[in-house]
Amino acid sequence: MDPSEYDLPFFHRGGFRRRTCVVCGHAFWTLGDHDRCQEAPCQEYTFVGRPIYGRALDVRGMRETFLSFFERRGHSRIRRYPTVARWRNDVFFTQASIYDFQPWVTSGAVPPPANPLTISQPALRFIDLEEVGRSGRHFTLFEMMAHHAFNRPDHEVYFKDRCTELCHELMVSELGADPRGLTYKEEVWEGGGNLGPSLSVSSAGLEVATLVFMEYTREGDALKPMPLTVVDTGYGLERMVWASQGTKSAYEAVFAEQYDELRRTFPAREAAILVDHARALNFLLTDGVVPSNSKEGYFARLLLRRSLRILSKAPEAPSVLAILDRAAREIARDFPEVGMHRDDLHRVVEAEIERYGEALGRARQTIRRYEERAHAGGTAVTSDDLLEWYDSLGVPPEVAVEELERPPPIPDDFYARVAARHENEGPATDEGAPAAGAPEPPASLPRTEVLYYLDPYTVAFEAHVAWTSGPFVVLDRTYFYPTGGGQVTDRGHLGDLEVVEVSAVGPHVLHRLERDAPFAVGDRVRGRVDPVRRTQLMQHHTATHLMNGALREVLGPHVWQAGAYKSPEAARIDVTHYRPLSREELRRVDRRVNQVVREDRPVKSYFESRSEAERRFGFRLYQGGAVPGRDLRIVEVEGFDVEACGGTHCTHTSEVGAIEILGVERIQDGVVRLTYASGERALEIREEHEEILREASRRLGVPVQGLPDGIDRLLGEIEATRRLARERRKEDLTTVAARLLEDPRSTEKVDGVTVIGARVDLDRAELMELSRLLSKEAGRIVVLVGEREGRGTLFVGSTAPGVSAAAIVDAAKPRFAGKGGGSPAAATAVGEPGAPLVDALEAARAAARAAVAR
RNA sequence: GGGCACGUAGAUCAGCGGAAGAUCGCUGCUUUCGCAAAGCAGAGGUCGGGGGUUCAAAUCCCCCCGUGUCCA
Repeated sequence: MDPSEYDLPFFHRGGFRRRTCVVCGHAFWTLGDHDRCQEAPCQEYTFVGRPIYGRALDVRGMRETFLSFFERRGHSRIRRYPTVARWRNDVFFTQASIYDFQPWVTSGAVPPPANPLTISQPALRFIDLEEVGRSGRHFTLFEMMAHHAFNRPDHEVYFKDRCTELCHELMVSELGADPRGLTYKEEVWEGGGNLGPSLSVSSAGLEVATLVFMEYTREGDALKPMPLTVVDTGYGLERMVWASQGTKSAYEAVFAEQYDELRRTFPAREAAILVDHARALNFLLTDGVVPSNSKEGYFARLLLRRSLRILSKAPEAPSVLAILDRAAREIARDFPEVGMHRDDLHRVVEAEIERYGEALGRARQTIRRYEERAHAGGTAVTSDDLLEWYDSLGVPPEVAVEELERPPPIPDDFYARVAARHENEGPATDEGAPAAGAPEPPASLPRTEVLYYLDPYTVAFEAHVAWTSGPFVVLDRTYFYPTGGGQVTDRGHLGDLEVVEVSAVGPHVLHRLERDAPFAVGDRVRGRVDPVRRTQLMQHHTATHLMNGALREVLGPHVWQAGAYKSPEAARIDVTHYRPLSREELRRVDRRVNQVVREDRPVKSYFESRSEAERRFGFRLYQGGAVPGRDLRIVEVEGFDVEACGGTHCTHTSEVGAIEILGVERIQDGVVRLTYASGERALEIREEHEEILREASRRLGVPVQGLPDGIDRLLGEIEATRRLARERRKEDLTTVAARLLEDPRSTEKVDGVTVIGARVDLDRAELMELSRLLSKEAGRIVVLVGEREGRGTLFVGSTAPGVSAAAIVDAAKPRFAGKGGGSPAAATAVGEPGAPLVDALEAARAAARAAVAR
């Protein structure tokens, strides 16, 4: 990055000097006379016992100081976004404040909620998990305080110079830091194809903030200026609190009494992990993460199980629920949504505790058995076994060792070796890239005016062509709803041509026609949306909100939408829940949802300012993930469900007609999917089901009401018939066996051994059964041949001591080009088609006689 | 989303190329006033589903489905 990027007028005005760190070689700006950049590891912490700031602040105090400082300087305060980044498919969690505005705001597709704005955003970084409690400054969840500005060519808010000035003013004037102690180190930030200069702000060895200026797009080696530049700052709330108090580690300063209490029972590291995890879990669970074995849920499980493991070491320690409660009370002072559903959260956690107990119980048993077998086999349990058990059974090595009589040592690098096992795995794919093939209209093109929000029932309209490319058309205004929010595309006609797909590309609505568009820019065209399809989509979308509301009522507030899909044929919703739905729960959901349909409640769709909507409805709004923008589109089913949603909806619940639940499945640990249909489709499906029942009843010859009993009777009959056939066959075979034993041509005695040989044309399984009947007693050799479908089978069974059936088969099989083998007790061979079966029989009998005689 | 493990009798599991097993539970009988217990006898299996290899597959290979677990 060019040094001039960092050469800010503010630095010159303030008398800063540019220096080079003697340790890391980075350039930095300072008023002091350091030769080091003041960042670890170049500089050790010097603030412990000697706070950086003029006054000691706790978390609340520091947050409020920061936010109100920026409010006084023209920034709007924005409430936090959820910690689960449902609106993105490249990450699970909100890892920084700027995540709230990616990709829509940062790309310019949607205006920011306010500009400039300030926020304190809880952020999760699982990459730091191992550092928690060790480094003294890492947290799984921390609050990133920020001031952001989004600059458009026509509207410049502020950029590098003002940003740095504000930061310095905050540190020095507001917080009372020694201006000579601060350094601004030059760095380069890069991410998501964008990059720009950044300054990391440090004091006394601690990096407290980073100021990032997103300015360029990388195209190969060339840098292209972005149309929208972004001020992306990040101030570590916990670090600043720590620096203001100068305590030994950040945990004392941040977690205060709860940390001190746990310190009475646990070593520093474990106490820190417990409080850290409790805070992170409270946010995660509040935001709708249910512990599970994959995706977001796994991280909640990881935190919970780690906590449980630590707690299990100290019987006198409080329960994990008590620790979570304690942390929730603290958090709720500033984030009231946390702790609002205590009982439900307890149920979720208890379900996970129970599952962990079951998993460990099963695993313990497996381990014990494994050790027994190993000892019986003269081997011992190895350290690799411990690794294997952790990986596939989830048994922590300490637990495994407890369980073993002769435990192997736990390798020092245990978890590194676990990581090594996962090294050569396939790449973690992140699909969901924008639809290929669709061209991008020029950015200069005015935003498409969307009319479907004005009136979702209007389907015919006129508009002007704004842009075309092949089969793609952008109009100045449209009633066509593009694929989005899980609602599939509208279809219909533009002029005489069919519209096959509609998609939103940035601020434009792109219509794809069945073939190349015969329109010129400026042409007036008539549009007509397929009304049947649209109606069905609206019904399914509204039905989905009703399902969401009913599921939350019936199952509890931990239910969050984890995905949804609405097509004309059916709709489905995935929700977070920790166990399969019972039939009773399902019945209650069905009844409730249809009750709300019948109640004919108004469904109001309107735009409202974000802050007002959040104040009135809270966080529940973001069922489909965070929605960017200053104003939110609210879809409110009166008194039942409110969501921020961009879809097209009915205006009264009765328009949904009826909701027919088609299926429930567990699509993933912790996520349940319900499929249903509404409106006309519900009726169609109901008719189909009735027809199936009528047809089944006709074929079975019983009335519909009698179907279950009829099927039971039928199954009973099948069972009885099967048993009868089995018995009959056994009887037949017993008769055959008796006849063979009496027949001197087939049965002979040789040295006290009975040798039975015969040709009976049965298949292999039957030959085996017959042989078994003939050789119930010891001292018998049975040689049977049979032919089925042209191929001969030889079966030999032996209960004569020292006589191997396999050897007899081996001796006889060349006689009929047979292939086969077996055990000393039983052996078989199958010959070539047409091979002399009787020769094989005689050869086998001869071999049997010879074997006895020997 | 990926790695690994697992899916066999009602339950818990063994068997890992040659004639489907153990323990508990269940049924009946013996014993007992009755129960528990013990002894004897018995019922109970499409070896998760579908393909393939083989003379032969619960067993080996492939693909699904389900469960658990670890990792992102």
